[in-house]
Amino acid sequence: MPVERQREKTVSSAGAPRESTPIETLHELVAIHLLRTDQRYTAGRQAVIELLASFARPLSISEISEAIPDVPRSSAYRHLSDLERAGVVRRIAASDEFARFELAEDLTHHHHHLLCSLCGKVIDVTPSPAFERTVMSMVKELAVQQGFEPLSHALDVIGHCAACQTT
Amino acid sequence: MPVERQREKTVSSAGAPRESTPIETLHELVAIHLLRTDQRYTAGRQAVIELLASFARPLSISEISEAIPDVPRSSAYRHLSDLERAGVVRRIAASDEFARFELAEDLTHHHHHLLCSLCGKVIDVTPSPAFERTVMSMVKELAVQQGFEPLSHALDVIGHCAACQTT
DNA sequence: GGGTAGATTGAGACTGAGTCTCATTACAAC
DNA sequence: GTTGTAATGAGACTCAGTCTCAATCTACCC
Repeated sequence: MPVERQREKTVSSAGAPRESTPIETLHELVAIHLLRTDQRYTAGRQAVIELLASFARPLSISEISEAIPDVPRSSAYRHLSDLERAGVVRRIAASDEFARFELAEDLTHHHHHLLCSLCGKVIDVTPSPAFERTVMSMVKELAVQQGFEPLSHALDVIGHCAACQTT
Repeated sequence: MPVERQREKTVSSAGAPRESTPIETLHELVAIHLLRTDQRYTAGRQAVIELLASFARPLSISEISEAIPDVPRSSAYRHLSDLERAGVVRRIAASDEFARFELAEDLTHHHHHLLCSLCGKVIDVTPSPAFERTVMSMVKELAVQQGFEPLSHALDVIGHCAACQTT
């Protein structure tokens, strides 16, 4: 019996608009970050940022390409890596084979991810400050033992999303 | 000024032998897991398991291929995905573009990862039971709000390893 | 305005991790 | 031994992601 490996590419919507940072402020912040690394905040980059800001979850490159088809794929990749270098975009490796991108936590808020191992969906969740304090102190303790300098952390919960539980 | 993207493939050693499970017991456990999914525990699969068991960190496919060159790459991939399906191997997406593989926690012990954002090295760290209890209860709380069924979790600490701090 | 240097872009070739196919081999059961 | 199924090796293939290069834009200076 051949095993069908999961190759689902479509990520079900659940993309509620983010309300946290107003878009003008966001653009200003990004521009500042780019300036620091001697980069301009061009139309293509703005389009990428605006798209990422409008979704409350990380987007894959296919979703980005579909949403802004006038930005070529190679440019989209370049924008994303430039923006990542400037510290305004974060690349996350999900449970499937596709990289996903989201605004850096500096521009939004610190959060973690729920990864559905069946459909590949990624859901953002915000931890309580108390939880974060605990995590950060423990992370520090773990890291220091290995001479490791911790800069950030990511807590991913793997499981089944609501939609996949019903099917 | 062109930006040199990090394309380091070599992962510095730090592969201390694991002492936890004796290799015979390990093989028996793996065999049982495979039997459950109607698979045999053949020589190629044993070689992969033995290799993963002998390192205290996740291995990339290149490392696996180099270590057991008589197992073709396509077979190695197949073994790994068969073993993953049987629940004895876990695939982890590191901070770089390369998937890495390690024995599932059922066969070793629950642990988390320190990911070096400079060289891509992955270090295993074992959390204290108290820490894990806290994490698990919070994970459950976060997940349940979204109707998400948590099965496991992964805490990755991103930062700079000892070696990269000195260079 | 024109000139210049450097950043940015689009198009498309290229790379390589990972997958798939298919003929062959190994093994279990009868 | 035969038969059916699982496992394997070789290599073609796919496609996410990268790289190159010529063209274009922009800031800045004269």
